[in-house]
Amino acid sequence: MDSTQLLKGVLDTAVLAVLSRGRTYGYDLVRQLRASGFDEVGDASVYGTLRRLFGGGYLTSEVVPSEEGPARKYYGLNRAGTDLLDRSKKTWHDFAGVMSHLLEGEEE
Amino acid sequence: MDSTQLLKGVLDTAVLAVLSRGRTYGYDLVRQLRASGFDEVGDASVYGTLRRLFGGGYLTSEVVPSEEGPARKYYGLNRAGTDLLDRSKKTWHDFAGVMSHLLEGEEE
DNA sequence: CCCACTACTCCGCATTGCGTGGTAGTGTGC
DNA sequence: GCACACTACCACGCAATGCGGAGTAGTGGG
Repeated sequence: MDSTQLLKGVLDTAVLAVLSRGRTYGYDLVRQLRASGFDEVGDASVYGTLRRLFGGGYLTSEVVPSEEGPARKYYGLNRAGTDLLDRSKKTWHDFAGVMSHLLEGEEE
Repeated sequence: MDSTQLLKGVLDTAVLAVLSRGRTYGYDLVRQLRASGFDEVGDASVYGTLRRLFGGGYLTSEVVPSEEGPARKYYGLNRAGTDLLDRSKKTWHDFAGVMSHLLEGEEE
């Protein structure tokens, strides 16, 4: 099954949600997302999303050298990011409500 | 709020769901979708989706002349369409589950 | 005759996730 | 010391798909 298109517009929200649990860097974020059920997210998609969100002013960013590999770019939510997450949650909720109503409304 | 991207990959399912309530034509489908909560679906998107689904062999199609305007192209689900709807429902359900878990999991 | 409403179609654009491949840094095994 | 693996990030081009705008028709009203 191809849930690729479902991710569109939702990956942002998912990334924000993971970041609301605490700052992390891209590579780890990918792992967390995959562990959460988004089994097949491409890493490039996540990095792209992070760059877009950061560019939009929703994230803080800090490069931290690591002793077990290349430097990590830690991202965190700022006020705008938290607000965006709240709004996205609401949008998602409404949208999901419409969908489930449509999908199950005619069967009971 | 821009739920445009959320629609991606879901409009197919929504169209199939509406069609499972009975055959209709594009123009009416747009009205039903808008009434269901997809307030701002573009008509071109719906027509495009119908063409894609029909091209994929999921729909039946029949042109019926109308006395109050141009001819209507009625679409209905065939076996493949019903199957696709079932699968799409499942995919959506799983996906929605992952999302709600992610969005609300850290708060309780 | 112009306009409004119904009904469908085509074209080009924007967004965004993905695949591929590339650059680095560290550590392991031979 | 070289190949390889793992971590970590990025760039490029592609594909899917929703949208806006414009176009074609048919019917009927002022």
